[in-house]
Amino acid sequence: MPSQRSIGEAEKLAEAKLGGIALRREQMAAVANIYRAASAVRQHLENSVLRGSDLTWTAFVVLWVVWVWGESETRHVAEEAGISKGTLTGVARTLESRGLLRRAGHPTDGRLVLLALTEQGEDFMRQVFPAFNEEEAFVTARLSDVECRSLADGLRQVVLQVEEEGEDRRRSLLNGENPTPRRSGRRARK
Amino acid sequence: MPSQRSIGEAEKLAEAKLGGIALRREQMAAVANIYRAASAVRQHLENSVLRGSDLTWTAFVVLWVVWVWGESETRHVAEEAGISKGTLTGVARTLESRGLLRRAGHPTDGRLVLLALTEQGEDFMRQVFPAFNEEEAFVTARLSDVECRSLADGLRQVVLQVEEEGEDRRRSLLNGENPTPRRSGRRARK
DNA sequence: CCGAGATCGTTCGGCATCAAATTGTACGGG
DNA sequence: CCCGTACAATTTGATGCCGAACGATCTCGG
Repeated sequence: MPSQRSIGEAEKLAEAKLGGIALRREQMAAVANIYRAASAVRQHLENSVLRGSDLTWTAFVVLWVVWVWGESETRHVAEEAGISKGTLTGVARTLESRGLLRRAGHPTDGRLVLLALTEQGEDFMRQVFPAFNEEEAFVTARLSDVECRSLADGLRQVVLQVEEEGEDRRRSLLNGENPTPRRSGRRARK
Repeated sequence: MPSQRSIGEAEKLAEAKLGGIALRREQMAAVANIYRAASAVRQHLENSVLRGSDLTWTAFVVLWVVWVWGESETRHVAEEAGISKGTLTGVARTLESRGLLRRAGHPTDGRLVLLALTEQGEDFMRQVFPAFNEEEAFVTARLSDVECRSLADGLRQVVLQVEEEGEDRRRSLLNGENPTPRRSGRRARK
């Protein structure tokens, strides 16, 4: 499916829709392609290396984080994996039920929970990670090492921008008004 | 949170974990950052421009696709939005319930369903899209126009690689064996 | 000690998500 | 016409996903 043509056309159509109002084309194309690429990569990996063990991308990332960082507190894992702590609770439960992850209370601080791989989890990662990395190489096969590095650099700038200035930006956009609560999400009990 | 340091450190830790086994560093960093950037951008947009109208990223993308392409068949919308048609059914239902989207049967082919914006949906997009584009510019603010373009080009290569060669690749990875069915998903009735 | 705040992980509600199964429609050949 | 095949969208089941509410625990000042 020639999605690239689509993006180009869609841009023009959008510009027409807006009747000549200024449009940040490059920025729009960059964002659109970031998301498109992320979906494509995730889908490819879930349907290749991860399929056999029936793990989702997120579950694998969590496993990966705990693997490389060693036993860690959940909030650090969530932060590093890029998911909310609420989500991590569920993912960790799934992983625990498959015998790959172990959870333990912190020895001195009763609020904390520590996550670590089980022996089976370690074996799993030793076996699967090389295959995963192989597919990372596959999806980027059209780029040279230098191009990969430059791509990563560009993306890092985006991540940094949002991480360092996103919160201020969002505050100033609302200016003053308190943020609308989400339609979904837990309600007060009373 | 200095996530960049994390990525760099994690790479080294992973290499140590694998005991000197060849690791495609650049490729790994590129993929990791694609996903990280995509999450950051999505999160920022959902919590800024989309928050007021309580729309998810996906819902907005669907709206956007229908807006720029005009009344369209669902499978094209799903393809363009990068979601499965099953997901689209649900998202379209949500959007319909908010009065932004309208669904209609195809005049001559009874299998098809056409999606179009309602008048309210048109108004919404005219009003919200400029703000959305403004935030796309915000998240990419650390990149010049040229860098944005080059970033988009690199990402396009990734998308193309997966779209054009992903299926073959996945087939050859399984070589012969039929793909493990997902744990989730519908079961045969009998 | 003790109570106010801060901080943790978990629970909860409402959507999103995928792939396979299913239902409904179209269309060509016999 | 009828049947089989092809293709559309929807349903289904299990999980992911977020953010707000929650209950448990820590910390520090008095």
